[in-house]
Amino acid sequence: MTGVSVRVRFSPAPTGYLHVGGARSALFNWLYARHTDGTFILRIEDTDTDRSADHLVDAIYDSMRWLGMDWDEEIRQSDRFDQYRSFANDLLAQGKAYRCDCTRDAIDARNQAGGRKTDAGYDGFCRDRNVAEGEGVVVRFRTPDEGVTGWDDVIRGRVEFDNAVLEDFIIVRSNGVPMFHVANAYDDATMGITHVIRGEDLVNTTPRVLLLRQALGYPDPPVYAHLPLIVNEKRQKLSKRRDDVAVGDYRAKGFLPEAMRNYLVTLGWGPRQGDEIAPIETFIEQFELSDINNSPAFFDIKKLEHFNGEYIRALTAERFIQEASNVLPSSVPAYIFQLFAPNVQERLVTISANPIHDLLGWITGPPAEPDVKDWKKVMNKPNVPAVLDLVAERLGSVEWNAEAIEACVFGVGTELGAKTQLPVRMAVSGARTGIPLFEPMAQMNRDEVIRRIKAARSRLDSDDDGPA
RNA sequence: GCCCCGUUCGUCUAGCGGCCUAGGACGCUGGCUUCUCAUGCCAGUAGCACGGGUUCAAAUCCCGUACGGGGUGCCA
Repeated sequence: MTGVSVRVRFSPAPTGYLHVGGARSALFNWLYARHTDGTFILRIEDTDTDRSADHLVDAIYDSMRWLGMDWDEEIRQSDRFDQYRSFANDLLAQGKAYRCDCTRDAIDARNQAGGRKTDAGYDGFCRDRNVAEGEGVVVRFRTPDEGVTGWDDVIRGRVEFDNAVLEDFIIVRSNGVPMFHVANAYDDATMGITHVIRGEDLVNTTPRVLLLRQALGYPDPPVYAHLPLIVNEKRQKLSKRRDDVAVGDYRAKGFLPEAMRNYLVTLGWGPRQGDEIAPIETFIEQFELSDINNSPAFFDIKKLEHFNGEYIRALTAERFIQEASNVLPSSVPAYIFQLFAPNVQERLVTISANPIHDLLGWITGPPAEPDVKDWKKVMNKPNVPAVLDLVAERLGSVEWNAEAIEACVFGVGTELGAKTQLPVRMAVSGARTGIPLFEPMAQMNRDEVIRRIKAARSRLDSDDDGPA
């Protein structure tokens, strides 16, 4: 920050779709880069060749773009295996690393025999054995036996590990592919990364990277900022298996990217003053790493929905129609949707087919099958049969427009001293709630409206318990 | 087990030693507006995990306890 331009990176492993935790990490890196006029780099960490897949890289691109996060540079670690290998060979040549042919079973057995826990980690058995290259042989980094490795975390303060508890970890797999630590240390150093902003689940790997970096000859580490985790209702780290967290899923469910992005910003960080729903430019301006808090945040879908509703209502009419048109249910003709779009826009939590169908499907399609409780609540009133009878009759001769229909329905109400809008709504739409009634009614065929009212009326006669 | 981290309303957060009888937001409850619902507006609800210090003064600093989480792979 002092003169040197900020360079940050988001480094996803393409072993699954981008999930909200990753998206939040990406977002904080992006915000910081934009805040400082720095460089935001996308680094695909695909050193695990068995689990990485190209289509998953594409999915990450998609989700990043959808959320409006543009990157300035990109590298893919699988393109740099040679560099990592030569780095590892240097360490080997300098005696800072060594080959090891121990199997997991052999290590466990020695730990057990030595009175240590079986999961105590590697015991350094091969340090001086001069193991030759061969089948099943890995390269391990020789960690110091004494001293501490630590750093000043922007979010967490001083974090230190005793080197004695750090085992000699593997830096090159037996198949010759370097481990992510190596790539991580090498890339951060050679790419001139100034700030590492990532999830707290990575703190334990930091001392390894720091040690590797020193061995590489890059003594000045970047600034680390370990983000609090995003957790589920059980306060556990969000998991791709257990929790529904893929960014693409939220997109498919009808969440707006602006809403998602805005909500993600509030997880672990908040504007010191001002509204928590604000244009991203506001957040870019205010964002500081030191303001990120350090306790886990629950991913609250209810609050996300609220944000989404706010963003939907803030959409221009044109954009709302455009977004919704992509998901219109077959029960809703485009002209009906266009006519009532403002009424729909105000009522949606997500832009998706089902709620739109519920709001508009009955106008050109059949009415909904009423909810029993709602039906009783509205229809089991003394005056309802009379109301329905009279409205059905009067509607036969009224001028067919919204104003006249409204006057007719309320006129009957005044005459009979009863509420008329709700029973008519129930009869015509099949629901107790919905958009204003009379405009849609005017769009319908007069005979159909009357037929529905009469049907409801006879339903009242045939059973006292309402709809089956 | 070992290592690391965390703990402000149910939830997300503000708070950086006095402005805190702890502020905002979501949720929930009630009211107003209204052709129902929704929107909008108003009001209410509820929190500094616990125990010791330090200080004239602590939600804020230190120590401990409890509880929670993360890591502990030839995954990242």
